[in-house]
Amino acid sequence: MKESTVTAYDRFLSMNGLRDTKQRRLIFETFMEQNEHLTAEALYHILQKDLPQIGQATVYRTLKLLCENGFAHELSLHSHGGHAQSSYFEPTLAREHHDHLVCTQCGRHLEFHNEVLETLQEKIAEEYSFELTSHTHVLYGKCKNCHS
Amino acid sequence: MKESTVTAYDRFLSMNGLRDTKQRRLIFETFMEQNEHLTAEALYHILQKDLPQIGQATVYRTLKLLCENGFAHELSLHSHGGHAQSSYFEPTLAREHHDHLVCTQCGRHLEFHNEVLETLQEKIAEEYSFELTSHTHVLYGKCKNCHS
DNA sequence: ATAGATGCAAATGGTTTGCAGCTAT
DNA sequence: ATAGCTGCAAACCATTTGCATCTAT
Repeated sequence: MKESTVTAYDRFLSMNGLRDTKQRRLIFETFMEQNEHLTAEALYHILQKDLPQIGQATVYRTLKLLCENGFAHELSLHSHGGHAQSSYFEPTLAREHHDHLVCTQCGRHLEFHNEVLETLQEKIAEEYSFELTSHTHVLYGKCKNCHS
Repeated sequence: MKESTVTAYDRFLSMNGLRDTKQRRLIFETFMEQNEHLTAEALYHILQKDLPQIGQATVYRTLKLLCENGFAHELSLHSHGGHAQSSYFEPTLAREHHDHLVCTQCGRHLEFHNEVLETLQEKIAEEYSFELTSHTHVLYGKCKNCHS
């Protein structure tokens, strides 16, 4: 049974002694109900529908706080060799852990999860005496539709 | 037996009908003899010792060409949650394929390689009908020295 | 001769920051 | 009352690009 969003928000605030503001609450709630990872800018546009005067800086600041407190993950899914692109963010609560497949042609994103792989990573970290906190694993290639 | 650097350079040129210039040659040779991944700026500083008037743009342009032709890999090793950081580049020839462990505290980078993991990735890609071309796999955590 | 390469400086674009005013406590 | 937040605009910084000049072919 997942923790209710209200409780999670309270926990988020109290973890850092943050104040409860309408911007912060709206960002938290809106972000947490996303099923797909999204960019800070995409989130900003969604938020504007509810609170037109909200600022991008507030969105970035809040996302950063969410990441630092384990409520969000930041992803770099840009195909290397391309130009700078924005990070994606995804809520960690209410979502199983997963990694990504990215099509370098059409940009499509798929998620995958593999337990063997997860275990293997832990073994590798252990081998190097690393205390593993997170990982980035992205497979690049051409998706079904793009390789003729 | 590895291909000699001269031959590789010629191949690099002819693959794209590029001209042989002293900047291009110097960048290619200097980059190819690096054992560690490095940033475009770090490479630029090394190059300046041999060719003080070389421009950053030329370094970036050449690295991009190297990436597009499989002579270099671009890596994003920045610990998420931090600010924008530069990409790292590493030569692909004369180096075995490997992935990275990054210490989020001291920034130390270690390399690892695991065959089971490589095979597993191919299986996953196949499962999703992806034609795999590359991957990014970075494990973040605290290294031996940093976790008390 | 001429298409391509270079270096410079300016532009880009995602993200961060300084600051003056606003608001939760 | 006051420390924390917000929105704005300016600053940042890695990377890219336009352009006039130079150079390999």
